[in-house]
Amino acid sequence: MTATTPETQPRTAPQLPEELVASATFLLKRLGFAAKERTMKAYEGTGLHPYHHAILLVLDEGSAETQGSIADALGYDRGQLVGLLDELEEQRLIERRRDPEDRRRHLVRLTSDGKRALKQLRALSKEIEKEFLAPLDDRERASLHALLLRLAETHEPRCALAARGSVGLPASPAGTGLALPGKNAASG
Amino acid sequence: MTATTPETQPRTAPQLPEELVASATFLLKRLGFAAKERTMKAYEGTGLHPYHHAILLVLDEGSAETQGSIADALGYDRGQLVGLLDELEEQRLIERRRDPEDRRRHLVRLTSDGKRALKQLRALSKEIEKEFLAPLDDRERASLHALLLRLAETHEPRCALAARGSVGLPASPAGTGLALPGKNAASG
DNA sequence: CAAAATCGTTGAGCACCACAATGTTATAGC
DNA sequence: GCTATAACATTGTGGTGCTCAACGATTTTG
Repeated sequence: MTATTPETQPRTAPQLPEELVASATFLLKRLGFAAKERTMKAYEGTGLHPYHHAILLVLDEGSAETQGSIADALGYDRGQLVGLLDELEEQRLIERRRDPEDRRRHLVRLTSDGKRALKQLRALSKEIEKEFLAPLDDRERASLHALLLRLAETHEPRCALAARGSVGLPASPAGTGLALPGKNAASG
Repeated sequence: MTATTPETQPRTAPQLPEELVASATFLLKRLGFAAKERTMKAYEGTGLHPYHHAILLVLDEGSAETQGSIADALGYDRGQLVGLLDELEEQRLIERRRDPEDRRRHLVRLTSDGKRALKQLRALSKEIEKEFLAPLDDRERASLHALLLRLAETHEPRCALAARGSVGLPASPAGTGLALPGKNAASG
């Protein structure tokens, strides 16, 4: 550099070491971070965080209704969840009330405002996904998703589709691509 | 659900909403985080952070020698880099000395201890990569890497291989798979 | 009826990262 | 040659996000 800088140095755009770029794990980390950043920026205008979106999705799916089950489903800390639900409640997107059958619990429900908000968030996250995957064509996107899912089944057991209905099967909905529902890119 | 919980509830393993699992962006975020966690845990025993590994790689590659260029190459904050270099210097893995041609700068160099350490770190990260990608066969790993690289070229410009030698070209080194050098999974 | 466990809540602590000073040295303008 | 401006490494500070340990209320267990 000081005196011996050869011509192969694109002084304009510094580059990562080849070994890092050659590592899928490294790319995964960097891209995960980039996706998170991009998503958060996109959510800014909504007054909501991707976390909020994920919570609304769980509620809409009806797979969890108590705070504990929501936290477990998403892998959130229960203490963290409290604040998130507070914010959702402030905006009247959810309702909390005591479970009459077990008065320690809170039953959480989506309000009609919440359902409306969810519809918008779905559109937003669909756009984000579309933009983020723009460099890939439909076929490649399906391929990428399938590969990531395989990894996720191992490293993020919550993704395991053992008892699932019929999502992301071997023969993925590749062709359709953007025709799918709302594909979120929400919570980290 | 309080009373009407159907049998489709795998009360044992809470699951993420389908829409999230169906999103490649979401999986990317989760897997990126999982990879980071896994990597950090693996590095614990070394007394070094993946960040340190990335720095050593840059130095070994010889593409950057001043602190500013190192920071730029990796996308680190310069303030953050100072502490990392301090730690590397404590362990005698690098040397810092003033640039005689520009006494504002520090020239950073790998010591022989640093090269030895780097060799070990390469082996470690190779193992991590192998373990993390275990669910995929060689062909799938190559495919995944190629797809991630395509995304990275857009969302992490530092990965762009415009002026590179011959790494991960369109016709990726797929078949070889594990035959590649040391593939790091280091810094986030 | 007492002890232990569960649930939601609160608060403290910690790591991380971006950002703005500071002191030193080099470059540009006159 | 002298002054003003910019670049470099360093230090310090603030905000953010997350983990973890109490706590009160309630249920379950023995």
